[in-house]
Amino acid sequence: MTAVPEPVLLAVDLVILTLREGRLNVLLIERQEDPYGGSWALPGGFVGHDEDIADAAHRVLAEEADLGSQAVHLEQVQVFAAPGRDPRGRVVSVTSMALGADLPDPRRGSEVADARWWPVADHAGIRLAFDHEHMLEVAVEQARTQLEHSALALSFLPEKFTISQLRGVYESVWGTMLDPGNFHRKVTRTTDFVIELDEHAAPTGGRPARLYRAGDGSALFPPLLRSE
Amino acid sequence: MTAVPEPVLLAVDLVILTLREGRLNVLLIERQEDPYGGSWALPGGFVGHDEDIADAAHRVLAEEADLGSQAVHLEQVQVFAAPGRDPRGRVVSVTSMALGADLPDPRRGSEVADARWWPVADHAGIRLAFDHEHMLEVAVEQARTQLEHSALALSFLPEKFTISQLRGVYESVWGTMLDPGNFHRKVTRTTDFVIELDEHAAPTGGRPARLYRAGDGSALFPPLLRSE
DNA sequence: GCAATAGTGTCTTTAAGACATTATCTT
DNA sequence: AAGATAATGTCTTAAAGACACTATTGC
Repeated sequence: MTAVPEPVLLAVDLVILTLREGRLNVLLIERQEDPYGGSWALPGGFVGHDEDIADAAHRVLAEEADLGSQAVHLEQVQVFAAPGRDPRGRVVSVTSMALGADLPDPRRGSEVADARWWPVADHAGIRLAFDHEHMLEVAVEQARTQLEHSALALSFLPEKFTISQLRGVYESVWGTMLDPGNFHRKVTRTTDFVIELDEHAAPTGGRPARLYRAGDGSALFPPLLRSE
Repeated sequence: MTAVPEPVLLAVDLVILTLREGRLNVLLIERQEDPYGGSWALPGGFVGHDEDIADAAHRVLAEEADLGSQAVHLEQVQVFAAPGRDPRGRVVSVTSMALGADLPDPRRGSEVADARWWPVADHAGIRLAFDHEHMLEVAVEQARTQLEHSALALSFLPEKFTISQLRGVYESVWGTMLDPGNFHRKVTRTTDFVIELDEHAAPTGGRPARLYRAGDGSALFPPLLRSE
């Protein structure tokens, strides 16, 4: 009863997330060729010879999203392998998420009709190609959960940041407002999450905020629960 | 610069976990054929035509671990796709974990020299084929983390269970001892985690324990943190 | 009775959340 | 001074952890 090994094509599809004007955005491309020509989709590509998943993801970042030189945090989300998910044949996709600070507007890549950032909240109306809507949903939910238990939020910020900026990450990704005072206390008391610097950011209409950098911890204790 | 799509063989490798005599055990098979003939490995197999990942995983459960009829909880862990991870060529593996209550001893499956349960704690000494040691490590860590935030522990238990049995799951998987009284209070106050029944288990040398069944909740609030 | 396990209560400490207060900047 | 944002303090409530105590069985 052993299954005959059937060769499949292996792809990576990327949920590239960044914050723009205080809102969580995802990078989508407009497909030029069929299947789904003219539809919006996640950037993706096939995994090439001698490439690991991360290698292929970085290549797709450069080729389709023009983000080759940007620092991004890359993380596997889930494999989508349902037979029939791609009309061209058996294509199995490893969905990964790529998070970065203030990522720039993409230039049009090769094989791509258009590429732009879309606010994730607005996205409800847009239909995506293949099973990419499901991928986006799973990836965003994974990001929301990881914010509670890991230092993932720092991937959305530059090397030096203020507590307000960090709070902005949580508010944007979770879609909720948090109490500034309580958030400040929680974050600075969580062990190894952020490290205080002897610098301050330029004031933005009030008292200048102290700058922090990432601490050593990747798991947060106590966690920052999404309940306030 | 687009990569040429290179067909790969897609496999599933299973980290099958159960509790035996209060210890977390993993099912390993002894490989009969090369590569790694004679070595212990995770049960696995290729994903066949028209099979999704879960379909293939269930088939492997039946064929290699003789667990076709057992109720198991199946969950993706991670994709391993490093070039060269399999000497036979490009094989990409989706590691999944399968959790079940009191799984029976496996009979020898086809293509398998031997199959048996190994305590995860003892496993330090055993060398596994391919990158299966890494897979096991990642899967067990995922299980440990999920116990904190989800109702995953119930997958290790039969439909009706006592709070002591549930505590045994946490103790076995985490490898720590928990205070019986505090654990009882925490679990019964976590919303929608367990539901009290009007039945009691047969006494095991003390006051008979009330039986519970799984509640509707999949996420635990508040979570059961691994800190005691 | 005793031993064993189940379950509850009490106390202390920690952390969350609501909200007031102080600090430091720009205009 | 007014307005804005940053940061700290205070108070209440919830939950964790240590540990004593009660409850219900078998022997």
